[in-house]
Amino acid sequence: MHSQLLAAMERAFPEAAAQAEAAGKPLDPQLAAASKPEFGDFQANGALPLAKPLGQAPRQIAEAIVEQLAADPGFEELCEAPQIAGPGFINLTLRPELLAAEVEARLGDPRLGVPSVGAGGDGGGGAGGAGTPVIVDFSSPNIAKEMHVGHLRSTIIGDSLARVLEFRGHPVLRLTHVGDWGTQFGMLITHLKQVAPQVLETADAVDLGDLVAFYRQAKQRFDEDEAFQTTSRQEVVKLQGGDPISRKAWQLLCDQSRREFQTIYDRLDIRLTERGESFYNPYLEAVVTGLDASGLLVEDGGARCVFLEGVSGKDGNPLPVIVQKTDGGFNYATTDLAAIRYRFETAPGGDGARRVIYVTDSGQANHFAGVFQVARRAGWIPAYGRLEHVPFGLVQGEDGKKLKTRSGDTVRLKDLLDEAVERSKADLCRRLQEEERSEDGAFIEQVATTVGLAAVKYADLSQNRNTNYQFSFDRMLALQGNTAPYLLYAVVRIAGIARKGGDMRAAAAALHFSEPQEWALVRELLKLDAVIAEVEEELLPNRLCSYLFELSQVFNRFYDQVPVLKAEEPSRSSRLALCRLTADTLKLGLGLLGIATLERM
RNA sequence: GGGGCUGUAGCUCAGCCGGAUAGAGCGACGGUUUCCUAAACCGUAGGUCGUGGGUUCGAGUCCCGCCAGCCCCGCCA
Repeated sequence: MHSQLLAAMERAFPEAAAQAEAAGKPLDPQLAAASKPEFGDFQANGALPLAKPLGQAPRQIAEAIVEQLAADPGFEELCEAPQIAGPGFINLTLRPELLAAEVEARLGDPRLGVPSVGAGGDGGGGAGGAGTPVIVDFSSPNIAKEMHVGHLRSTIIGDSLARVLEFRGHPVLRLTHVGDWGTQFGMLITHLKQVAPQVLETADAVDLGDLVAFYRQAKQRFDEDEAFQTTSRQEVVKLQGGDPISRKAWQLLCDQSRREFQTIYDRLDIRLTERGESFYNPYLEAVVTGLDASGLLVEDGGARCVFLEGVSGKDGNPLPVIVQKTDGGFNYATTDLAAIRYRFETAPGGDGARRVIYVTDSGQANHFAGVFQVARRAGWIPAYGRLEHVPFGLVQGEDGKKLKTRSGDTVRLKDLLDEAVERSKADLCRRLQEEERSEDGAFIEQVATTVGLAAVKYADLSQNRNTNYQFSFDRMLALQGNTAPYLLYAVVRIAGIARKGGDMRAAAAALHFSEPQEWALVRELLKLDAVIAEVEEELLPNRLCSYLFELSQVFNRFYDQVPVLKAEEPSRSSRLALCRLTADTLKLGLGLLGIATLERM
């Protein structure tokens, strides 16, 4: 359609086209999805910018373009007669039979019209037919600590992005870059050696909660006691040097934490490959020598660093990224650089990624900007490589401050999920009582768990991740509005129709739509592929959420105003087909958000 | 001091490379159920898009200044 419009513009105004071409700014029909349903399916705004150079009224220009379009039989097959509106917009409406045919095609397509790059798509990042190998780095809790609310957003957003990219056919490596290596281990091991040596020798000698307490004590001692600090630093050196006793202690701590993390991931249905900071230990030295070789390395006050371009500190001097501390130790910037290098490096010495995505809070934006710059200048990012920090805002309580428990502690992720499920269960039970329904315990558990976890995930994902996120159980579990329960209910309604005798699987004969509610649903259903493509590019899951919400709204309107089972043929089977495609679309979309659906609730 | 993000309706937020009268949900107010689950649907009210300039045929969107909030800023991650 774009090319047909362009051709029409060129035929209408050959001189302007030639002139624009010569100026390096070829004509653009500015084709876009219609901003409102009453404007049709698409709008072309390209006539407006021509008004001034041509010295004609924009509506007149639009008319000339439309006239040329009418001369194009291919265009006539696609669209109804274009309408000129407002100052000179050209509104385009697709022929209804085309829409119906497209719905029909999607009914038989497990991908619902979303192309897979593996199957001859455009390759996403220009990698050709096989998709772009992507690494999504997310979640990344710290060993010997519990997962807390601070890990919520990275985990949920990262998982959803990975799912979308996987669905598009890209090979995705989901990595959790766990904190398993830094100074904190020196602290913890030193402290444990003194107060609870059995933890370092026997697996699961204490539970993780105790370990967290020990960690706090260790941290406190580290901050107050200089001798302890020194011992801790030595302990890190030992560990990094491969001392067997330290290694064993470290191993035990990691195993224990790992199992604890896994229970959360299982609950949230999240798959991850663990590759902690320690993995990059063998590559740290090479980062420093590599930077030295490329002439970027500068020694400053005993530390070895790279000074950033375009970023200056308090005194106006360039800010450094430190890669080797005065004591010879490496820090997180070194590890991140080693990771970037390894991830873009082709196999077998690396992951061979073409796109690397970091899902961390926006507080790390400066850090990543610095590290990315160094990697780029060191030549570690190939020309085709995309390196992206996907930042997100803080989780705040309803008071607008950082989310804390009543006693002021960090909220554990486990407790947060428990509470969501618990509240969802209480709400369900109250409703069952009100409606005098009776359901068995398994049903109640299943619904409460699904709704509770869905609510937590959806509330997070439905917000533009850049802003801080105000966490509220009441809002996320609300049954109306842009919430998980509202979407899940739409799926349940369709399942209800199926139970009451709607044969969704029946091969629909020629589809026949008559009501505006049907057409609205058709048009909404056909937007899926564009939405997915957008999320793949912009890495904004909230776009998918808004789409699913709007689809649910349009469906509920249809459901409310148009009978399905009681309709006459051929409407009945056409409407059943719409129901089926709606359910499939919602399930697919929610699946990409990591949210399971229900048949009844 | 420097940098980043944010500022849109009473509240929580959308606003997709600038495009038509700025949207949604909640809350408020009013209505709808002999009919596929009313966990729904329909309607009303509510906004100088922080502020002042600039670019443009056209700015919530781009550029500059200012104000406010949050976050980050050399050997923690």
